[in-house]
Order: sequence, then C-alpha cells, then structure tokens
Amino acid sequence: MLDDVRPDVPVRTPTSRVRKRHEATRAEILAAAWSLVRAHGLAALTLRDVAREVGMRAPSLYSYFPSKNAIYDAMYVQGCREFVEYYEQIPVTDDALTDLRAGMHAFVRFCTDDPARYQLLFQRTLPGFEPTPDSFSWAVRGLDLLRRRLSVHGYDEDVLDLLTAIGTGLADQQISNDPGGDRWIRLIDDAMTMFHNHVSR
Amino acid sequence: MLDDVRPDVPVRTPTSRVRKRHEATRAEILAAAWSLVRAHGLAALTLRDVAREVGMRAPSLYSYFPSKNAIYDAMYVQGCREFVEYYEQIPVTDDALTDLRAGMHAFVRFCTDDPARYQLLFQRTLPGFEPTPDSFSWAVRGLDLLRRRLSVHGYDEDVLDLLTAIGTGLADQQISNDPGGDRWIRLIDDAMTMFHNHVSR
DNA sequence: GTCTATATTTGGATAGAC
DNA sequence: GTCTATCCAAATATAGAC
Repeated sequence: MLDDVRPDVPVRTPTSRVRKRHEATRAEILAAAWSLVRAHGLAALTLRDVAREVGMRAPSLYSYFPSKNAIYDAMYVQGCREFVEYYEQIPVTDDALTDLRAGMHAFVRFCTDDPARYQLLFQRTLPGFEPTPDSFSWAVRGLDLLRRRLSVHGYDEDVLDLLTAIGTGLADQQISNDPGGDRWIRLIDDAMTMFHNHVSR
Repeated sequence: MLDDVRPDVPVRTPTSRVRKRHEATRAEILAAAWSLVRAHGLAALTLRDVAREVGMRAPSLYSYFPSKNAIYDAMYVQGCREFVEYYEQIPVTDDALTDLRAGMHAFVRFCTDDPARYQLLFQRTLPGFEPTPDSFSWAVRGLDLLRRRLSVHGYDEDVLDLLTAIGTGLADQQISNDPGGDRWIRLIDDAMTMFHNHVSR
C-alpha cells in the first residue's frame, strides 16, 4: 500500500493537532454536563441541554460520545480521578488521630462540594446507568488508595468498614438535611476521636 | 332540595360500602406499585405497568389518584407509617446500650428490607417528586419518635446527630456494597458499644 | 368506573445534505 | 463535524363513549 511509505502518519489517523482539538471539545462538553447536573440534578440531564450549553445541536454530540450513558460514564471517571487527586494531596503524619481527622474532613468536603458528583459516584441511583468495567476500575483504585492510607496505622478490614460507614453517614446527613451548612461537618473531629479511642482499646 | 330529605345519606355522598370498595382498590394499586418498584427500581415505575399489574388500563388509575406523583406521595406516607410501626414495637429497657443496639438493628433492618422504600423515604433522589407538606409531617413524626426513644437516656442534640449519621452510614453501605449480606449489619453491636462508651465519658 | 382513542411532551438516536 | 429533518419510543394526562 502507498500509505506504508509514511508509517508514522498513516492515512485516517488524525494529526496530533486535530486530536487535541477533539479532546478539547470533549472536555468542554463534559464541563457543560457537570454545570447542568449541578444546577438541575443528575437525572435531569438531556442531550439537548448539553448541546445548547456548548453552542451545538444535539446530534453533533454524537461525534464526541456514542450515547448519553457514555457521557455519564466519562463523568464517572472524571469524578473518580478527582477523588484520587483530593486524597493524594493529604499529608500523612505519624499520628493516627490527626490522619483520621484530616482524611474524614477531606472525604466529607469532597462529597458536599458537589452533591451531584456524590450521587453519581456513591449513590448510584441513576435510572439506566452503571459504569463500564473499565470505568469502575477507577473507583476501585480510589477505594484502594483510601484503604492504603488508613491501613498505614494498622487497621483491619472490619474497622475500615466501620470507618467508611461513619464517613458516608456524615456526608449523607450533611447533604440531605443541612445542605450548605456544617451541622454534621462540625461533628467530624469528635467522631474521629470516638473511632480512634474505640479501635485503640 | 329533595336530597335533604335523607340527610344521613345525601345524594353524591358515596355509601360506606362504595367508599370501602374504593379504598380497597386504592390499596391494591399501592401494593402493585410497591411490588414494581421493588422489582425494577423506584424511578422505573410507570402508570401502564401499575395498571397492568392490577388488571386495569392506565387511564383508569386516575379515578383513584390524580397523578403519578400522588401515587408516590401515598407510598411515602405508607413508608413513614411502617417506620413508626417498626419502632413502636421495640421494647424500652433501663439499659442504654441494649436500647441503642436494638434500635439500630431495627433501623438498619427497616432500610435493608426494602431498598426502594429506603430510597423513597431517605435518599429523595426521585426526579420530579417531593412529598406534600402533609405527607412530610408523617416523616417528622417518625423522626420525633426516634429522638424521643433515644433522649430517654439523656442524649443531647449533637449526640443524636452523630447517631443518625452512624445509622444512615451503616444502612447505606450495607445496601450499596453488600446487598443481601451482613457485612455492615454485623458491625452494629460493636458500633453501638463505641458510641455508648464515647457519650458516657 | 372503565374503556378506547388521542393529545402532548419529551428525549434519545439516526439519515443524509453540506 | 455540524447541521436540519425526522424517527421512534415512552409516558403522563385528557376527552368522551358506554
């Protein structure tokens, strides 16, 4: 084939420039989708709205995502990556209680910062959606990070399960019953004291 | 008017017999709706499906409920009443830890027994629905009962908030990450020991 | 009260021109 | 890649006969 004369840039492979533009538009679409779900709820997202937000018509989105669920799926991966980034920037000390408190504050803040994201990642009540196995592996990665952070101080499985329950409970109550406030956030330090005393018995 | 000749049973007022039949059909419709949401998810409920389940056509449901959300609303009230019934049958002892454990087991069991009901009552992620003020008062009633049960042993507000966080967290993790199992259920007694030791400091 | 028929809306997805 | 036009399906709700 003639194409093989220039194997580095074969016909049909978009140039790096074109690919970058494509990726940029994809990112713009996702940003618009996030903006909409934050404003109107996760389940209220429609392709028409997303398209209008980025100055397109709905069918044009199909050049970037094969379906609506593919958009949700990409948002899911983004959320997982944000979670990992959130956690990696928390310093680890040699004091278990300090780390527990910092970790729990980070977790609850991550959840309350964006309830729509919380619903997508952790509640999974979206009608027809579930993440692809590939995307779900990102969630596993985030959870692993969380567990590794905590197992540094020697906690076992059951104790980690108790801790995740306290975490989701605090975040859930804060979001459901005092959105924008701090009624459960201000219980975090005390809750971690309780937890720490218990597991150090 | 001639109707006034028999003021006990005026025209246009259905007889007790007719009213009872009407109520029975309403109950049948609600039972069908519960059955469907348990099988296919809370958000997947459609009037056609409900009607088919009770041997009707969709428009006939409008003789019993003015809208789909009115059905959700009636289910919401039913769920709240079931919650109250669940709690009223729990014996109160003079031992705080015993009551904490029994109360928390009851709460988590109530949630895990019917995840669709849990979602309707506590998560409130249903697209266009929110309970009418009248129905919501039933939820307040349930929460009041819960608080009264616990305040018997002298807990203050912040402590109750911590306890509700632990409760929703345990229920949420059990439903989301181990449906049908007992991975978080078996942590309840230990969690209540932790809580009790902490607040009795 | 129940039905058939239908209005209305909505929204995901596709075809094909440019 | 983007558009217009359209399809298709689902689902709530209403009108009016019986």
